[in-house]
Amino acid sequence: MIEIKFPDNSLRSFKTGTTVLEVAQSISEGLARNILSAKFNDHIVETATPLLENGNLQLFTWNNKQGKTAFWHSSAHVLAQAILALYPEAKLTIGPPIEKGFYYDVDFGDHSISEKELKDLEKKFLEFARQKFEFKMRSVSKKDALDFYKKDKNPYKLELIEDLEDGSISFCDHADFTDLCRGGHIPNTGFIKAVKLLKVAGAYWRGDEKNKQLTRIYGISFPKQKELTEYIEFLEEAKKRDHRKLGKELELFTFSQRVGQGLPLWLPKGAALRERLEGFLKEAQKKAGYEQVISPHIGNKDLYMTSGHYEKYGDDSFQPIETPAEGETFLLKPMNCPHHCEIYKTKPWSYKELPKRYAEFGTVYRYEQSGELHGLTRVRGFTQDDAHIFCTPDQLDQEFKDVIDLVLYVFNSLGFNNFESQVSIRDRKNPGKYIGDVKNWEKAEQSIISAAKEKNLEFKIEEGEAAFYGPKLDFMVKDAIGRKWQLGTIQVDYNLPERFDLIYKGSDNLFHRPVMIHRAPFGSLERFVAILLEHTAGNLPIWLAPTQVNLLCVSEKHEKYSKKVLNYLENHEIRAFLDNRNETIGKKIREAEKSKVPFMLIIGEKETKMDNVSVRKHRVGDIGLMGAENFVNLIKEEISKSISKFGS
RNA sequence: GCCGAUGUAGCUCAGCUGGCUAGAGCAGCUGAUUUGUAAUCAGCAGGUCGUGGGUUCGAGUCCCUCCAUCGGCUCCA
Repeated sequence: MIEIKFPDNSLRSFKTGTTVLEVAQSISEGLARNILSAKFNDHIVETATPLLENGNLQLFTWNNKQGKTAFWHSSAHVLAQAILALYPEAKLTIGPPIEKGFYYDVDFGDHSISEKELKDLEKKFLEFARQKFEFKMRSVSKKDALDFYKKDKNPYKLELIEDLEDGSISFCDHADFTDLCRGGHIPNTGFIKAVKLLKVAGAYWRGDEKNKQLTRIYGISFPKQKELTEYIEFLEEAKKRDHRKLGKELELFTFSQRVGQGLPLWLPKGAALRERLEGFLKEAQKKAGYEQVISPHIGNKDLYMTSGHYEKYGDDSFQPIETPAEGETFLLKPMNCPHHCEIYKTKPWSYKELPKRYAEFGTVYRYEQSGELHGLTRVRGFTQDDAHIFCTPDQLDQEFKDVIDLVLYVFNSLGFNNFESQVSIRDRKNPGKYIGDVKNWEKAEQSIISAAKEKNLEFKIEEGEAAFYGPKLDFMVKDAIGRKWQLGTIQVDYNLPERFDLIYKGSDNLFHRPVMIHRAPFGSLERFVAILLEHTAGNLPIWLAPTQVNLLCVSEKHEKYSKKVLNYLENHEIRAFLDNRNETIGKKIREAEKSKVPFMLIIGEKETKMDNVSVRKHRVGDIGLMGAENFVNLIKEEISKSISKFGS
């Protein structure tokens, strides 16, 4: 007999060799029908795995993350089976489950798969799935494993097996299909009732662009057809929230081929939105002791030689700007920090004057690879809400924590509650990627981790994600379809103060090196606006809305009174617009709703006579008749509710 | 940059296997209408079919080049 402990801490005995599925059956038939995978003593096991010792057992269904992982992992096997059935010459490589679905990377040789062929693969997939093939794991020796794939002439699997330890290698069989596999499957293929192969993409073998490019087929599968339908609907809905679509519809920004790829043009409404965001942050920064500075868009090459940016970015950036003077070279600035270092250097500083906090909405230019460009989230010219804090080593912890507060204030004010934070540290195995000495890196990494802990952030640590000059704390937010984007960032830097020979006079009357913090709560205005649009589906908080009130007059006769109301609103600093076109009231309402204006005032015969306005709220409808004064109070309250003040 | 897809009027899209002067709705302009909570009616105008080249009697449609856009290229049996 063995003792099995369940997550609720209950303990039950079973006969040695009882399978996971039998354990589930002993709990309930329903559970047994739905169980997909399990974890036994911290190892993922199959439902058919016999339990041979005492231990902790967790059962997973579709409702658990682990259940989905097993489901999609198994789906990747079926996809591979379907691929080989239709393309016997294809060489399989890897096929893992991902956050939403799974993929398989395949070498199709000279054949290139088009998206049309995915339909045939889907058909084959379902044909196999319906046959309820069981997934069976078996251990193989390294030699047998190698022989199997030598016969198969698959260099990729051979490479994978070469890196594995003999004794730890296993295969998974279902039907007549075999794959190198670590395990973690659903009981049989019959659980997969619906599949959609979403797209084909190129992906390099082992993620290295020096390697051969493989064809990656992405898919997602579900235990019920209905869930697939819902997923496809979700994707359709998400398309409506796409900031590129909303930007066009709401006339916020555009792109022009003639201006160039990745170079956004801000339209009047978009520019006004940006200004409002800038004003909001400037106000908070002023309270937090920042000073605004302004620096030019280009800088002498020497500046970037000193900072180290030239060395790092030289080839991958916009190419140098030559002048008529012999040997004089400028660069478009890829970052604001070197300029701010020079601002710091204009005069000698005493420790009593630190920290200095220089802020600038600084526009920078980076030559991103053309395939990387994406709406406003990845562009070649963008404006950072940048600031650099120069402080003494003693002040670093407090300054860093204050910056975290500022970033959290920005995120909370704009409703980004589902952000992830990430501490990015250097890749210890690849020191050549970074500038500066190891001791300083150690110090900086420790400061960040302790500050994040003290601020109770739930963060994860990512090795190798640091900036080349220092480690950082990043705040990531997802877009409408779940892609993660880095917004806010805070970085500790001991290197630039060194390179620029920045100093201050300490209380000991000796010169010391300040520490620098780079920080940008928005990250960039472009990306921030993009994510804000996707989060709000274009229904911006009222303090940011380009137009807050549309006045809609029913006919020409009411224009005079409407203008009086408009004037009244404008005197109260409300952004109002009068729609006095010769159109029906129905049409004016429809258009105001479509352009997502928070409030509409309908002004006709009744209102003119009674000196009132009829208020209609966006997405809500008619909320009644009131005097203009009452309306101003109402909207002012809504506006002040929609924004919070820093430090209060 | 690489893989795959897409590119027709300001916007959203139709145009079958190549065949008469390339269509529609919305937006625009003109006129009528003076309107009550998500589209009033009529008329007009608007396109070198992304670019350059090729195949063909004939190309929006087929082939190649370039440009731009979209989805991937991080998730490692």
